[in-house]
Amino acid sequence: MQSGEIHKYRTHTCGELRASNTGSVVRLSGWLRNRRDHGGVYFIDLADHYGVTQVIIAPGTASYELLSGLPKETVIRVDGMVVARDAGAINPGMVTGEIEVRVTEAELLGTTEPVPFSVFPESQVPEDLRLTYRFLDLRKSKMHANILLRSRIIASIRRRMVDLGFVEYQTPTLTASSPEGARDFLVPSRRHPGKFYALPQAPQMFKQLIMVSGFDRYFQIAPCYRDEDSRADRSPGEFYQLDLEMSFVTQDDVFKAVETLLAGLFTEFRADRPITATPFPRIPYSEAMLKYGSDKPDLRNPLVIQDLSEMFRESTFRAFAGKVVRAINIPGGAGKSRTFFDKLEEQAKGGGAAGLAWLTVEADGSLKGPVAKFLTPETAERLKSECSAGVGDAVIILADTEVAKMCRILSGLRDNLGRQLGLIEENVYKCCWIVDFPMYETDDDGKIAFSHNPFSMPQGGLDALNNQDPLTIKAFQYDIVCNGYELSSGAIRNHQPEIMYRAFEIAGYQREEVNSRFKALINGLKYGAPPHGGIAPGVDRIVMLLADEPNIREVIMFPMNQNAEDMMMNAPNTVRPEQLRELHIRVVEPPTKKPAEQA
RNA sequence: GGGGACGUAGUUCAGUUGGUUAGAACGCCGGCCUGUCACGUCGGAGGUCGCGGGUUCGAGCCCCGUCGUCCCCGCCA
Repeated sequence: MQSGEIHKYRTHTCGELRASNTGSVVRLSGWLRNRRDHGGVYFIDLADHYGVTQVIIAPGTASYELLSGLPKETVIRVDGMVVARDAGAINPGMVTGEIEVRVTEAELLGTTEPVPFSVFPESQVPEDLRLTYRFLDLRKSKMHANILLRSRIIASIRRRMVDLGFVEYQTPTLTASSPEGARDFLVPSRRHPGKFYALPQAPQMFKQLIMVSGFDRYFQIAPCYRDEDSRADRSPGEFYQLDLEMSFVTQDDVFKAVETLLAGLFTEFRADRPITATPFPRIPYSEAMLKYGSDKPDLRNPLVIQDLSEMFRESTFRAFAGKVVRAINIPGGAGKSRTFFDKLEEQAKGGGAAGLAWLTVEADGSLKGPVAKFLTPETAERLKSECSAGVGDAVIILADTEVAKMCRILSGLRDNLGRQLGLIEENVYKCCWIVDFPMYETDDDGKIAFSHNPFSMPQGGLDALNNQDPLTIKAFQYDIVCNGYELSSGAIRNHQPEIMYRAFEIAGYQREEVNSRFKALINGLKYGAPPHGGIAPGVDRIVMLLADEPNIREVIMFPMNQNAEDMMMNAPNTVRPEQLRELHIRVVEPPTKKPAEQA
């Protein structure tokens, strides 16, 4: 504000005035969030980014004439004097509740049409409407708080990373497509007909080359673009990772840095919620799949899966014999109704199971249930002991030949049971590392493919690649999981060209193809690459966990919907024919589907 | 690509066994009201029951199709 002259819009914000300001003449601007007209006295809740202040207007004045007819969410400016409220009129629920501003003059700054949904009071609104009018949705206090929390978290991450000795570097967002991974978003080149840039799925090769360049301890809040379908915890199109990479490190060094960061960050923002003490438990991938059926187990859920394949190997019970047999003990499950188990079976069948067996442990220790008669007394005893099932418990059992499918079903049952029975520990962050991921898996055609990042160092190095069954080779590849969310994925990288060529050869890439597709990285490795490794925690998911939101769109300002459309901006959209011509692009409509509606 | 849930006023919802003119609250418009803060109060406007077809004397309700949103599987090195 210039000396002696009042600012055009405001002397204070709407969250600022206190009893100590009583007597001051002030100017406020903001949104008419709510109003209460008592005829003889007219109140407005004036709101801005900082808070809400009650202003009071006397009838019969020019200000009343102007303000009384305005709809909610109109933008106005008011001048007036700060007055202390009478004791009985103080609102302890508002930080500005001890005062109000008695309006002497008012100005209309921005008109509004009737809002398509209520900004205040905040009510439930269909999400497509919220996304179309996101600028209104973001005015609501919960969304406003989430976005501010996000900002503070990111600021804290940067501060903490710098304190840990990391340096922030930027990398390009127009780069080259590379095989492996998700589908790319492509950007056509005007100057190179038929050629395309790709938006980076992650700055993977760049960050490795930053290490090769002799920098160390890189980090970046990096935008990542992947053309994959959305989930509640996965925003379609783009998201942000805290991308980091370190030179001359072992897996343990990376773990230590990330544990320090996350434990500090979570404690800073959720002091009310204990987080797993560091070092976080390390669970081998194979153990996670066995015990939880998932590589992102929610450790707040105490239920575990038990493998019973061995005890049924020679069984005369044909449904189990020779198959992979796995079970979950449900404490107190014997008291559950037939319907309860039928619903579990329905869920299992929905996932592709042939059926679901269940047994209850009766008061005399005997087993009861549809398959009980097929079990010998010895088997029954062994089953109870292996599942730690006691009197009053129930055991559900699945048998199948496809282990992967079975894990998925059991994981779903475990999640569902945990929720349904209220077993999930609340108000706590349970973190763990999943380690020793397999280097390879078989793809749909039965071919050997990378199961994770192709740039990971195989455990055992070249020797393992040359002499081991590829499917048994583990990688220095790790995930960090919190409350069932995969927070990040990382690896110690393969920094030796010969091991890299061999690793790709096993996945079906010849040397020439590696040279052309991964030219920059393989070249870099040939000129003195340091051993290095890193990880990339998902920023959106971290915010989601700290904000306690079940949906990632609640912590993103302008998210796309499930069909990867921005309903506010109307993206994607058609472009002018001359733009296409310039880019040497011709659109070929899919044969069956009708062209998308023009907006 | 597949499975599920939902779709009634601007918004949130109700709507009986298929039966006359589809209701309520909030919002909007117009009154009244000097202490509210989710103000109260009186009145008013506002509906192609997502869309299309079918069954029926009669459909918001039943059947088929379709569209949209969300959740899940596939996908996500």
